[in-house]
Amino acid sequence: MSLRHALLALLEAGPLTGYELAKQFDKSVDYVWHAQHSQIYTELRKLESLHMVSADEQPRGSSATAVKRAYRLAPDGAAELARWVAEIEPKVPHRDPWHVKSLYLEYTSLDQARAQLLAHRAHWQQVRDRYEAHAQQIARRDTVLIRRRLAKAPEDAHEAITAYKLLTYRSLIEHARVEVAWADEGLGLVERLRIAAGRGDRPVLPLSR
Amino acid sequence: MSLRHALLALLEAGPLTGYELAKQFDKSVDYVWHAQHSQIYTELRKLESLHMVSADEQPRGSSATAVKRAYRLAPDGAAELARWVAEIEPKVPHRDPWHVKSLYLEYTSLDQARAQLLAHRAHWQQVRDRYEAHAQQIARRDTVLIRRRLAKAPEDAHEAITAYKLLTYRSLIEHARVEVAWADEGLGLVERLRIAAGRGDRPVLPLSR
DNA sequence: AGCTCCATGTAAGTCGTTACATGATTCA
DNA sequence: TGAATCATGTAACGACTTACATGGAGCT
Repeated sequence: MSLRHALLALLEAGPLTGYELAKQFDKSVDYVWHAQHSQIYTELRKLESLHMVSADEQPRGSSATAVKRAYRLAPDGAAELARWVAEIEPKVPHRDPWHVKSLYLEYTSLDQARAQLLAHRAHWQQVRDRYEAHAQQIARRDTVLIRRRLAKAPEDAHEAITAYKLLTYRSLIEHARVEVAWADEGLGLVERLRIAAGRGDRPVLPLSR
Repeated sequence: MSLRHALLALLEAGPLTGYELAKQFDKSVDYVWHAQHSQIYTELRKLESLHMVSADEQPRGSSATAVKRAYRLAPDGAAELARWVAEIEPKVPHRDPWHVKSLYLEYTSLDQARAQLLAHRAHWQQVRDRYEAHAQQIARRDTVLIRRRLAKAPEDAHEAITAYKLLTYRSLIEHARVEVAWADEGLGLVERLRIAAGRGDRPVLPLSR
């Protein structure tokens, strides 16, 4: 249900068409909850049928056939958003394909394990940069969404609105930092194993027998 | 496909019945990839139909009706396992319901935000303890699975087998540690906001208007 | 004339969840 | 006799993915 509540939260900042919403989504929530545009459109229709958002069909261009739909948060949606933020949800079980693989790297060669760790490191380095750039945008209050939120919120809420977002991104940045440091630790391990083994081109524990 | 490969990796340590496998799963892989027993049984049947595992039906107890099925890794499964460990998979997009909520804590009261963070802290503290206990078991080479693996593996692979698992658990432990520290940071933020606001029982940014 | 962006979806399929269903064995 | 554990599933549903489909608008 995270997608649902993310959409409600985005619309709380003001009405948006499906497409605009999807684009704002990609530049904000997508960092913590990825979704395809096709899924966003589907969920918006569902939210509409539940009366949590209302849609306003608008003509698009000059032709009479093409339309776009502007969505706005409905009272039921606002109530659901408030309920959800207050609710303490059970934590979702950990589930990470990489961690299951790193558990069993002995089934491949040290060379390949090293390649895995280098890819891991590069990925998180990149992710960290993106998080950091976005966090700075928020700190500068320099995104469309943040500006809209602050414009319609009372002055005394501005600090909390940005602080919670920055807090969240600090968590993500820290997580990315830890992944990079951990990859380095893993690379160190592989090098030690390589010295002990003398070579690194064969599976440490061969599977075909 | 992580469940699939985790099951193959478990069976590589030796044959197991579905039930035994599910129990070993809960005590090992489940830390990084949760699955229900019902799903494990289903996946084992699928793996059998793909010839990646073979099943040996055994009578159970004295009656003729009750049976259990012992699974073992088949050559196709071993090949698939080797292929998967070497493969560098695209990283899955980040997706965490808590992070989407922490982005929008302004829609609830400071009291409730504090309760959320306390629950978060308690959860990760507990998770960290479990990870640490398990990591120590592995370091002592004191689990059924590790003993089986080491027993059938050549001596020169023992170090890598345990080291990769410990490396993985260090990542998990570090992650849990970071979550706890971050919750404390969040609690500090909430206290500062409370001092500024004077009270904490009302939504910082009310949604009903 | 063709490319990029705007704009909205459908369809099929996979993975996972939740709840249910059934029956045997072991031990207090 | 009843509880815990052993043992194996099915059914319905929900969330998400991948691929496909369609067409307008604006610019070069």
